[in-house]
Amino acid sequence: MTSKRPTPSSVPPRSEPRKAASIYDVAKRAGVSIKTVSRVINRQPNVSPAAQARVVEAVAALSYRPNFFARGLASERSLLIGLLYDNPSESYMAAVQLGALRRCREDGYHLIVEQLSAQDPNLGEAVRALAVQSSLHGLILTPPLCDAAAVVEVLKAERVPFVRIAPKEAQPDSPSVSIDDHAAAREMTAYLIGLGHRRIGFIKGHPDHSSAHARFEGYRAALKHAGIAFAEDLCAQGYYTYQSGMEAGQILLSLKNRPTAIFASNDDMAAAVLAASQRFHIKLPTQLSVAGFDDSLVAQVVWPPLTTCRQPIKEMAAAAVSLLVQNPADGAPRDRRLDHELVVRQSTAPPGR
Amino acid sequence: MTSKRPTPSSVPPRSEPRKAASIYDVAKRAGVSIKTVSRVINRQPNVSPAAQARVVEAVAALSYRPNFFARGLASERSLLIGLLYDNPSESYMAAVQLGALRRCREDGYHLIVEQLSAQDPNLGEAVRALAVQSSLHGLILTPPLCDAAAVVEVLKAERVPFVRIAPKEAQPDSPSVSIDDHAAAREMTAYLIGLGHRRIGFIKGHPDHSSAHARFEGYRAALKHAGIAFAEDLCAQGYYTYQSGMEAGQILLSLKNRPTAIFASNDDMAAAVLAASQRFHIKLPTQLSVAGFDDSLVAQVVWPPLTTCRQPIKEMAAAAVSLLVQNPADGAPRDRRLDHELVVRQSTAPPGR
DNA sequence: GCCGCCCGTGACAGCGTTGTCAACAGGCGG
DNA sequence: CCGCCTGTTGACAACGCTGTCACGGGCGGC
Repeated sequence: MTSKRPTPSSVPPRSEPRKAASIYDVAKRAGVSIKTVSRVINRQPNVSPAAQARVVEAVAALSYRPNFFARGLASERSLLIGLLYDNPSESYMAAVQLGALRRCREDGYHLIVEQLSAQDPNLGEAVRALAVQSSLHGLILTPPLCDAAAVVEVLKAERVPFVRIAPKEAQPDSPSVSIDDHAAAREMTAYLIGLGHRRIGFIKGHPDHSSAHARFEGYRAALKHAGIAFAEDLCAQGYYTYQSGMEAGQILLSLKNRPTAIFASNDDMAAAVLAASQRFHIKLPTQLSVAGFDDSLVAQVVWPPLTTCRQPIKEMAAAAVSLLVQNPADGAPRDRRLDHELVVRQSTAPPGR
Repeated sequence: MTSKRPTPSSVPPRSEPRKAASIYDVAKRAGVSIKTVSRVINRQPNVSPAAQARVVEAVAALSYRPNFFARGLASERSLLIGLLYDNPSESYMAAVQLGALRRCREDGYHLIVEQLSAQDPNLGEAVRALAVQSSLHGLILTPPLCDAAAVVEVLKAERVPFVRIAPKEAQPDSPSVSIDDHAAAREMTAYLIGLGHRRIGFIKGHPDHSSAHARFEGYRAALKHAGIAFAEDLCAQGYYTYQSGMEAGQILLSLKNRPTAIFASNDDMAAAVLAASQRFHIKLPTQLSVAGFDDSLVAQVVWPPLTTCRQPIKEMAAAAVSLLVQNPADGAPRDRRLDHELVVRQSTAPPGR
C-alpha cells in the first residue's frame, strides 16, 4: 500500500487514474528531501554526485515530470512564450512559428500563439489579459502588431518583456530582430539594373509595415546610384496581398511605355504580377522580368520561379526567442540584424527584343 | 500604506514593479472573502447580487486577472490545449490554427502549438512530456500525427483527452473530426465527367495520410459509376507536395495519349500541374482541365484559378476544440463529419479541340 | 412555535513546486 | 584543538487559487 500524502477525505482507491508521480514520490524513492530533487531538476549547484545519481534514477523510474503549474506559481517565472500575430501571410507565420518552436524546445519553453486584430479597439486590453499574471515569460510581436502603439504601451506598463520582429523603429525598452530591408531592396534593384533594365517598376508594400517604406527607399537609392531618374508613374501602391499585387500589376502593365522589369515588395504580389502578365500575353522573362521579396514558398510554386530576396524568417524568430530567454533582465536590449540573400531564379533576365 | 499579506523578509518597497492584483486585494476591496471572489470569477452559483456587484466593481477597478498557474494548480484542470502537427502544408496549418484559436478564445482557452516529427523514434516520449502533469487540457492531432501509433498509445495510457482531425479510422477512445473524402472526390470526378472528360488523370496523395486513400477510392468509384474503365497509367503517385505534383504532372502530360483533365489530391499538387502545363505549352483550360482539393490560398493565387473542393478546415479545427472543451468526460465520444463543397473556378472546362 | 432545509458566506486546508534560511559535516589555517 | 569557511542538505513558508465543510439566518411545513 503506497501511502501518499494525506488527502482530506480518504478517497477509496478505485481505478486510480494514473496519478502522475510528484516530487514527493521521487524524493522518497531517492531517499532525499524534495528540495534536493528540486535542485537536481533545475540543475542547481551544491548537490553531491551520489544524491544526484539517486535522484536521476528515481526520476527515470517514476517517469516524473515537474508540474508545470506548480512551477510557474512558485517560481513566478513561466516557460510560456506568447507569439502574437495579426494577419501576415500564411507562409510568413508558418516560418516564424517553425523557427520559434525549434528554439523554444531547446530551452524547454512552449509557444502560445494568439491571433489579434490590429484594428481591434480594445487591443490593449486583450494584450493585457494575455500577458498579466505572470502567465507569460515574454512575447514576440510580428508586424504589424509590433508597431501598434496600444500593444507596446500596455506591455511596457505591465513590464512584460517582448521582442519585436521587423519593427518600424528601434525602441529603448525592448529588443528587436530585423533585416536591412533598405540594403536588400537596393541590391535587388541593382541586380535588375545590372541585367540592363532601365525602366523598373515598383510595387509598394502595406503602408502600415515599416518594411514597405524601407524597401521603397532602397529601390530609389539604387536608382539614384545608377543615375536613373525616379519615375512616379512606375510605382504602384500594394498591400502585400495577392489581390493588391494583381491590381498594381495591371496598372503598370497597362502603361503606354511599360516597364521591362517589376520589383514587387513581396512574393505574393510578385506572383500576382506573373498572373497578370499572362492576361496581357506577356512572355516571361523575356518581355518582362519580375522580382519578389521574402523567398516564401509561393516563389517556387509559380511559373517561372521567382527571383527574390531571401529573408531568414526562421532564424529571426529563433533569435527573438533567444533574446527573450537569455534576457539578462538588464544590459542594453540589443537589436539584432540578420543577413538577407539575393536568390536568382528564372523570372528575371536581360530585357528582351 | 497598503499592507499586503506578510512577506517572509519585509522587502523595502523600492520601485514596486507593479505587482499584479491578487484575489486578496479584490476581496478586501469588495469587502468579501476570497472564496466569494472566486465564485464570481468562476460563475458559480450562490452569490447574492449585492456581493456579485461589489466584486465585479473591484475586479474592474484593480484590473484583476486570475493567476493562470495558481488556477491550474488548485483546480487540476488546465486552460491549455495543445495542437500537434508534423508537416502538412503551411496553409493547412494556418487554417487549422485560425479555427482552433477562434474557438479557444471563446472559452478562455489558449493554444500551445508544437511541431513533432512522425519519424522521430522517441515520439512517444516527446508526447508524454508534453501531456503529462496536467499541463494540457487536451490535444489536437493533425495528420499524419493522428495516425501515429506511438502518439495515440501514449495519450491513451496517460489518459489525456485528444481529438484527431482527419484520421485514418475512428477509434473507440477518442473523437475525431473529418470530412467525407470519398464522397468529395467522387463528386469532383463526376463533375469532370459531366463536363465531357473521359480520360481523367489522378495524382494520389501521401500514402501515410488516410485522406489520400479515400480520395483515390472516390475517384475510382465515380469512374466506375459512369462506366469508364479505370486506367492505371492515368494515375501517378504524389506526396501532397508541390515538387511531387510537378513530377507526377510531367509523367501524366508526357503520355502519348494524355488525359484531358487531371484531378490532383490537393491544391499544391494541382498548382504544380498548372506550372508543368506551361512547360509543355498546353493551353489551360481548353487543352487541359485541372482540379485540386482543399481550396487553400494557392488555389486562387495561381493562374487560372483552381477548381477545387473546399474543405472546411477552420470549422473542423473549431469543432475539435469544442469536443475537447465540452468533453463530458464520458458518453460515447462522437465523431463529427463536416460538409465539403465543390468550388468551380477557371481551371476546368469541357475538353477542347 | 419548532424543526429542518436551503441559501449565502467564509475559514481552512491543500495543490506541487521554489526560495529562504538554518543546520550540520568536513577541511583547513592558526 | 578551536574557529571559520565552504559545501551539502532539509524544514518550512510562501505562491494564488479552488474544494470542502461548517455556520448562521430566513423560511415553509407541521
